[in-house]
Amino acid sequence: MLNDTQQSEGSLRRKRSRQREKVLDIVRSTKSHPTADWVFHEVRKELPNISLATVYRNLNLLAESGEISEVICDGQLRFDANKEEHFHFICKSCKGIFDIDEARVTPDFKLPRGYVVQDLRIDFYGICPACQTQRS
Amino acid sequence: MLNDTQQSEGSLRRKRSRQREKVLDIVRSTKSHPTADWVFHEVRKELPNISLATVYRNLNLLAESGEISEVICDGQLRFDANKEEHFHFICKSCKGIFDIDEARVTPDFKLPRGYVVQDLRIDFYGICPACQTQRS
DNA sequence: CTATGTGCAAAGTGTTTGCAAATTT
DNA sequence: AAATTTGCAAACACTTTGCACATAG
Repeated sequence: MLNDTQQSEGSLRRKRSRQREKVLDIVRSTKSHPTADWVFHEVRKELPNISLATVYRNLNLLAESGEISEVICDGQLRFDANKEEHFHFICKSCKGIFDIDEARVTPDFKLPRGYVVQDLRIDFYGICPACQTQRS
Repeated sequence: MLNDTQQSEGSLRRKRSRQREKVLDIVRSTKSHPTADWVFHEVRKELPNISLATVYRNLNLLAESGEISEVICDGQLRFDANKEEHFHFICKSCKGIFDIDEARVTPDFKLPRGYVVQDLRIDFYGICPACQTQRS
């Protein structure tokens, strides 16, 4: 997987690139939870030669480093640069994704008027007991 | 999309099929949140001629009718026949999906020992105000 | 008998990868 | 100079579709 000239401990030192910075700018510029393809087209307006592969690579790098996060909606991978802890309301009709501030999620939590909730999904991400044991 | 001989109001009357019943059995037989491909291989043990396309078609039909639900993990579509309201713990290391009973999610909620939570995602699914208005 | 379901193979979608050239440090 | 990043095209994994035949009601 890694060849001899690369550092074996997984952390390549990142170099900056115009492309990656632009990708981040674009994701930050919107609250629309864009797809990779949308980002590609937007970035292309300013960097006409950028390729879709580069956009994917950079979205993945940015997600890995925590600068943006991935959101799955309707089987589609989307990206989100909102660093505040927040939750999502996903409309089954228009497939829109709307942000819900964490601040509103309290014991007397109510969604804004007009949002009709049909399903709730709560996913915890972390390390399970078995993997925890293997690591220590 | 629909031709003249079909009912226009979208609700074809379903016929039962051995294949669909087996697919449902298999999904119900496990708590492992299987992928379509895993289901395919399991069903194949009993119906050696079933095709992957049929498995996909039936998983979609079953999800549509609410008999199973779809879970996305790490960009992979998975299926779940657990009809109890419940949440998921997704291990970032082994990618395992573990069920968390809703009953445990109370004001003094704690995850079982050993689960280390790094991220929390809460997604509400439903109809947004704009779509609500269009419908009424 | 008629509509729905199936198997197969082909097409589609979204994403990743190998490589030589370009860029960053 | 050395290592990372890019653009391109090809590969990939997963899912859907078109069609002729089979099956359920």
